[in-house]
Amino acid sequence: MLPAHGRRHNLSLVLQMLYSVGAMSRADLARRLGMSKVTVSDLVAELIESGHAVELGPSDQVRPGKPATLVDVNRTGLQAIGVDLAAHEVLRAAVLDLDGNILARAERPIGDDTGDAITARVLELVDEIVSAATAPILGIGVGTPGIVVAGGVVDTAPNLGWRDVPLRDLIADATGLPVFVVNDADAAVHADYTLGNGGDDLVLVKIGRGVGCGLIVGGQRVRGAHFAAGEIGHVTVGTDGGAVCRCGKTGCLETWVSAPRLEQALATAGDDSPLREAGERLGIALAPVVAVLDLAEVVLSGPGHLLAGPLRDSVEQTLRDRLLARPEAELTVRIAHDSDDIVLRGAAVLVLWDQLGVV
Amino acid sequence: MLPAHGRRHNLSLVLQMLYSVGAMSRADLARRLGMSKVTVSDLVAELIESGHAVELGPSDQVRPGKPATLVDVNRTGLQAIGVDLAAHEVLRAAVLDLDGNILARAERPIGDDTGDAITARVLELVDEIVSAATAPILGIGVGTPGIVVAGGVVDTAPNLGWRDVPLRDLIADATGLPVFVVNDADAAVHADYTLGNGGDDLVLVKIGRGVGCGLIVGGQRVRGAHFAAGEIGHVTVGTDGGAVCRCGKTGCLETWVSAPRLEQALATAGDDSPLREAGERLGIALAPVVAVLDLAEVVLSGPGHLLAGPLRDSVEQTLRDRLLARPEAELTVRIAHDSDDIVLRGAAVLVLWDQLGVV
DNA sequence: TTAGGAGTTAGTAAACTTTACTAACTCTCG
DNA sequence: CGAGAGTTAGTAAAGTTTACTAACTCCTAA
Repeated sequence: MLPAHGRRHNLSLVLQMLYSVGAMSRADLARRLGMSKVTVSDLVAELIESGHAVELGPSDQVRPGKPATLVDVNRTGLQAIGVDLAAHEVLRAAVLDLDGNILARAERPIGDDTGDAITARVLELVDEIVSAATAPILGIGVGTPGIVVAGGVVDTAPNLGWRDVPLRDLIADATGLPVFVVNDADAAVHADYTLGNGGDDLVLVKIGRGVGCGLIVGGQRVRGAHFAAGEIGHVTVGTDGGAVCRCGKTGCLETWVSAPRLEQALATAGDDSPLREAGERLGIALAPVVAVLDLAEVVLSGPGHLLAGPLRDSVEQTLRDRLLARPEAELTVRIAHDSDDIVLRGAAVLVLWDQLGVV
Repeated sequence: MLPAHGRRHNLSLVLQMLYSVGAMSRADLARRLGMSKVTVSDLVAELIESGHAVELGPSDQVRPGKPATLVDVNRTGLQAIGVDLAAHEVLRAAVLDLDGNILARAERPIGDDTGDAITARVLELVDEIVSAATAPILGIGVGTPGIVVAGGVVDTAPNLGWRDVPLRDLIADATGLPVFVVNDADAAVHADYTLGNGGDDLVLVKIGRGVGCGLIVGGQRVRGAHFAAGEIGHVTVGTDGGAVCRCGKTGCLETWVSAPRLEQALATAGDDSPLREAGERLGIALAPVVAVLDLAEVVLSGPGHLLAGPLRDSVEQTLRDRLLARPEAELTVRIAHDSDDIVLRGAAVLVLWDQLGVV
């Protein structure tokens, strides 16, 4: 690696510190980062020049000596675009600030569209939301259903009728902005990890038309050998059979745990037993994963009325039953915050990570 | 990070390149690493001075220009110690060269020892094997059963009667050498990954008195939130009951898949159905893990007469049955090479990684 | 008025680069 | 067969970049 690589690393350390802790003086930064005041002053100067950081004026803190000048990430002067292609019935996009706050929204109905028609609709949506930005845009993050391989190509997304779509390049060519494309569950887990205070070892299960998950292991997102990490919907659960799945197999997780299937089962059952059974099946499927990875948190994302309550409780109880109890290794099962916008936020977070240097 | 960090990184890049590709000239190193010839020459000089690299004399290659001088990692001039505390009935240690070849061995029987007596026996063993080295020792790697937390402390190892044993410091104090302590399955997966040409996404299941596994995900070893990644033995498998386990639960993986249990079942059954059933149960347990992590390889390590054949075939078939078929995402189920020495080699590999800078 | 902290300037050390050179070889031709 | 041309490896010197320490000015509370 070159000295320039070290420099870039240090620039991103400054941004990470400001992003996570908040505004502080150069001297404070130097102390926290273990660098000299001169070095930090120089790094901050470069970040101010590039527009990634701003001075906020003197500190309110009263103590001896020259008043400190606070600097921060340019929270309001930079924006990111998040795009969610996995929502129910619509394509969604938003302008977000660096804190993940949504400043503007745009939508396009999916209707009966598929394939190229969807692609055209996505580009219209992106054009509209880019126009709505009120500050320089760092980049565009996209959360899509299906499998995304290297180079931002959507390998397969059956729900959108996509095969081998070079989505990153299509959007980058149309906008001239940096573009990052990931699976929607991966976007969601990034949002939880960064904005939802998730720990370094967590799995987020996202329940929509199907069921998928995003994984953070040792503070890193898991991509998988074929970019297909998180594809849990078609794993056979348990050893006592189950319904026939649309994929042709029997007893897939998705036959218990997906939004359409749960709504239908609830309507038919008249009580909440489908939720408890779904939670049990999800717990059975997740137990080896939690054990092998030694995860600390299981996060559920999706319609709150389905996930909160009996389903969540059942996941927790089933994991407790099927794993060896270790008091010092407490496992948390919780509902994600703000599931409706979690993919938008997560897509935007990926932009921040890449453009501000948290990669 | 400081310029010195970059320097250290570059020194380890040179060693990694030599280690993986083999001897080459400074000019060749410069081309492959994208550095200037002057920089590489300087880095190599430092490595030669420290004894980590050696010049091998002129290249045999005939072509115009000044003859190249080949340099390589000091493969025969440096050694590492590997220690295996997870073998059946014995504590084992070896001197290995940088290629993982075993040059000398030592053993101590466990007998009825437990707790502090075992600790004393380990220190005797280490003393003996250190004396057997014929070149400077880079360090000592130890693969132990149980859970190893930060700082090389064995948190729990019931089979050895250990609780909260500061094994790394005990051995380091006794020898004055750098010491690295990991779980035996983690050591095994490192050996497979580095010496066994394993890919970046693999799980190694190690079957001995119990059953545990080591994981490489995205080229990185998985440690877990509580340093307990890989503890798969006490996960409940399936939904149709099973034997009562020594932990008190029912249907734990270990009740099907452990060496003692398999030997006993084979003696009773008179045919190989216990192997096939064990393989099926292991496949059931691993299916969600393989799917969620998108693994490319499942490696089985342990007694060959148990693992090769019906058990392996059953693991493969069960995974095929319970996962969605994706032709482009071929999963390999294979038997590890040299299971008897895999922990010794893996422990030594950790030394190489840490001391020669592959961390 | 003093002490101590924030921030800046000047100069230096380390780690890289580029430029230019020498050393050592192969190939070609008279 | 020997001299000269051409090529590559490796090194010396000079330059650049990125960090540091030393020394200073500025500022304010006590």
